[in-house]
Amino acid sequence: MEDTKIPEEEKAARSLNFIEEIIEEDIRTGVNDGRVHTRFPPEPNGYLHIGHAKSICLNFGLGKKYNGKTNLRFDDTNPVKEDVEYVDSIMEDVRWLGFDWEERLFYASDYFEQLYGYALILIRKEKAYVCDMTAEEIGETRGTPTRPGKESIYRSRTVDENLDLFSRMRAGEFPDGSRVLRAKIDMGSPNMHMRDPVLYRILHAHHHRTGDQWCIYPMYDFAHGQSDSIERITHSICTLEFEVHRPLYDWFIREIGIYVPRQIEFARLNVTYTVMSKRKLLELVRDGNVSGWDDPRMPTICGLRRRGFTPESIRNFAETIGVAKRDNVIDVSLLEFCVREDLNKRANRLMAVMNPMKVIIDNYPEDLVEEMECVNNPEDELKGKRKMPFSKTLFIERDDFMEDPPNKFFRLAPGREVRLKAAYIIRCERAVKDPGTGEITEIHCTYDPQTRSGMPESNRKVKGTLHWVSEKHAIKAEIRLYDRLFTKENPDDNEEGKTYKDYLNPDSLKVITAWIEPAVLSAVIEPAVKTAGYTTSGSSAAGIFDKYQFERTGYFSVDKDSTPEKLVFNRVVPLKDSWSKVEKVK
RNA sequence: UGACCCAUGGUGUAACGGCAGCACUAGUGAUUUUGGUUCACUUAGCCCAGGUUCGAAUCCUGGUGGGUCAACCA
Repeated sequence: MEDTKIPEEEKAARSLNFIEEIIEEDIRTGVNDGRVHTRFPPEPNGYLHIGHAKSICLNFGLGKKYNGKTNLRFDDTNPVKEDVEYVDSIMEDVRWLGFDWEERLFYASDYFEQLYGYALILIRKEKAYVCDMTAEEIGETRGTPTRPGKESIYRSRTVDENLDLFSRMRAGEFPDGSRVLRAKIDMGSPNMHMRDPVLYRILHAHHHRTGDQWCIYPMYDFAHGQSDSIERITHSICTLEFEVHRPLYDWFIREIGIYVPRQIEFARLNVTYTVMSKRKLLELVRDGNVSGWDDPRMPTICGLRRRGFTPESIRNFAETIGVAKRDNVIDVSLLEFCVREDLNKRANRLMAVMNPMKVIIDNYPEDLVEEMECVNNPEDELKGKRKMPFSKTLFIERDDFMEDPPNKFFRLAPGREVRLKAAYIIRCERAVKDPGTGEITEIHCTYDPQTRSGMPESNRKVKGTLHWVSEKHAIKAEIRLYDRLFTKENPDDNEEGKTYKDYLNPDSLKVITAWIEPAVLSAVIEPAVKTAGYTTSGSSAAGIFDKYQFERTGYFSVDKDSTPEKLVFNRVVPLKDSWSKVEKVK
C-alpha cells in the first residue's frame, strides 16, 4: 500500500501551474543562470484588493519557492492619480499578508533619468519622434482594430529636430498636451499598441516623489518593461489584459538593447457577489455605500483584515484557486471555507447570545453562582480552560426555543430536555407570555443537579446542546453582522439599464447587541481596550483584530471601534449551519 | 467583422499520447457536551466536427462559444 501511495504523492507535488512550468523549464535550460526574480508592481492610486492578493502571493510565492527574490515596485508614472496615502497602505497590506521585499523597495520614478536616456537611444535610431498632433488627432489617426491607422505628418522629422524638441519638452518650454514623444513602429499593425504608441507626455504636475523635477512623464508601456529590465526581473508576471502589450514590451527591450525579462500573463481573480474594479470600489466608498476602503464588506485587503480574515486564510485561498489563463469566477464560499478552516483551529470559543430569551431555573438556589469550566478550543488542548458563571437566571437564543416544534428540532420546547453546554441538563416546564402581545417573555425550567458537566449523570443522552450566559454576569457588546455586499452572483452582469449598484444587498450589515460571557472582558478588554492607541495595522494593538468563535454562531473579530465602554465585534463568517437548511426545506 | 488569448463536473484546478483526479459547493450517513469540527459515501465533467495514432482531454485542421485590444491611464 505504501509503495503505491508514494508515487501518487510525488505526482501531486509535481503538479505545477503553467508559470511554474515555464520557470522550471528556464531553470533546466539555464536561462538567466537559473536565477528567479519577480516583482509586484502596483500603481499607488488606490487600495489593494483580494485580486492583488492573488498576484502578491503568486509573485512572492514564486520568489520563495525558487530561492529567488521579489521586489516591490511602485509603478508611479502618472503623478495626477497617485499619492503617498496609497503607497503607505499598499506596503502595509503586503507586509500584513506576510511578505517581505527586504531592501528591494523601488519606484518606476527612480528610473526617470534612465528612461529618458532610453528615449534618446530610440530617437537616434530613428525609432521615435516628437509628434505635435493633439490627443484627438492621434486618436483619430490611430484607426480601429479592423482598420489601419494613418502615419503622423511629424513622423519624418530629423533626428536632430527630434532631439531638440524632446529636450525642450523636458525643459518645460511647451504646455501640457502640446506634444508627445512617439515610437515609430507600424501604423498598419493589427495590434493597436504597435501603432506608434505614445512614450512621453507633457504633464506639469507635482509628483509624490520627484516633486517638480519633471514635466514629462513616461507612459506605462515605456516604463514597465524597462523597469523590469533595470531590476533584472526574470519573470514579469501580469494579468491577461497586458497580453496584447507584450509585443511592444519586447520591442522596447530589443530596440534599446538591454537585459531581457520575460512577461507572462495570467487570468485575474473574480469572486462571486462582489466587484473588483478600482473604479467601482472607489465609487462605493465615495457614494457612501460602504463606510470606507476598510469597510468589512469590501473585497479590499484592509476590508478583509478588518472583517477578521487572517493572512494565512488569504494565502491559502490564493494557493487553492490556482493560476491559469482562462477567465474564472471563484465562489465566495471558498474564501469563507478558507477562513473557517483557519479560525476553527486558532480561535478560542466564547458563549454569546445574540437574541436573548430569559430562562429561569426554578429549582436553582436564588443567590448561588457556580463556576463552570469550559474548554477554550476543542481543536487545541494547549489553549486551556476558563470559568463561566452559572446562576438562576440565564439567557439563551430565542431561536433555541419553540413552543410547538417540528420533529427535527433538537432544542428546547415544553417538556423537553436539553443540555446547557458545560453546565447542566435542564427541562422546560412552561413558557410565560405577554398577555397583550402573546410574545414569550421568559421560560421556566428545572435543572438536574446530577448532570453537571463532568458528573457521571451528565453523560445522559440529550438531543441538543445550547449555549447560554448568566444574565447578571453577561457583558453587552455591539455586534456587526455582515453579509455579502451584493445580491447577485455577478453584479457586473446587469440587465436592461441597471448597474451593479442596483444589486447592492440592503441587508449586508445588521447591527445588534449581544450578551457575552464575562470571560470576554479579560480576553478582550484587558489587552485591547486598555492598550493605548488603536491602529489598523493589525500588529501593534493587541486585542483589536482578535478572533473568537462564538459557540454555535460564527467567528467574530474585535473591531477597531471598540472602546473601554463598548466592545464592537465584526462577524467574520457564520458557522456552517445544517439546521437552517433543514428549516428551509419545509 | 482585424489581431491575440482561452475552452475539463455547479465553481476552481490537475493530467505532459496510456483507467479523467483533487478542492469548494450540494446531498446522504457516522461520530460529536457547538445542528461546528472530523470521517465515510453519493450526484456531477473532457465545447462541437473531422483528422493523425494501436490508443487523444492532450497533437493537427475547421467550426462554435467566451475574453482582450481603438487614454497623452496602469
